[in-house]
Amino acid sequence: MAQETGKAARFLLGKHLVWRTLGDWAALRITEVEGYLPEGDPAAHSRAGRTRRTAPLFGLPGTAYVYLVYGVHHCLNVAAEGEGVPGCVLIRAGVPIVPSAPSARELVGPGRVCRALGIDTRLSGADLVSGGDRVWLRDGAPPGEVETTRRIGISRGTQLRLRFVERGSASGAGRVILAGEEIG
DNA sequence: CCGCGGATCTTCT
DNA sequence: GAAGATCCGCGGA
Repeated sequence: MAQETGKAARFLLGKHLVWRTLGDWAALRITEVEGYLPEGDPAAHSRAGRTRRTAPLFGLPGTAYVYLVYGVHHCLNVAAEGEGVPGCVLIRAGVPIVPSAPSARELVGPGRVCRALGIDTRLSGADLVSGGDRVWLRDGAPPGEVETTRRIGISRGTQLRLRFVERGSASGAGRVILAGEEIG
């Protein structure tokens, strides 16, 4: 349900995304996400039903869904609802929380996040909750004030206010103005 | 099998 | 501010 995807998106704000690097690990705190609804969302990849690519969206909550956009960038999503219900949350930005993490700018933007984490479609279908893979989710301090706006970079379903940004983060107000979005 | 368009980012002016 | 990069999943034939 829409409400569940929205809740999941908010829930992920402040959580930590941890990944293995060469003999080490790094982590970011999630500061910007977008929800994509299982039904009635013309921007959702699941709108065409279950295909080989989108199958992870129909998996258990916490399942990774990675796809390639514009032939160049990868985007990381997290399945958000029950099995068979393809709601998901796009990870759009984070801030570094350990010295080994990439710089702040490299973690703003869904394509940059994936590049920084070394993520590609091979991670699609992985379980980010129980860990065991290269990338996983951990608990983190709850976000402060959360700003809700329309989603970025889509041509359909633009009226839905499913983008959530932790106010004050690098991906916050400045981007909203650049994107010409409404606030509040 | 072919054609299209995209949940982006970088570079150039 | 504008456009190019560069690929693949999907839908239609």
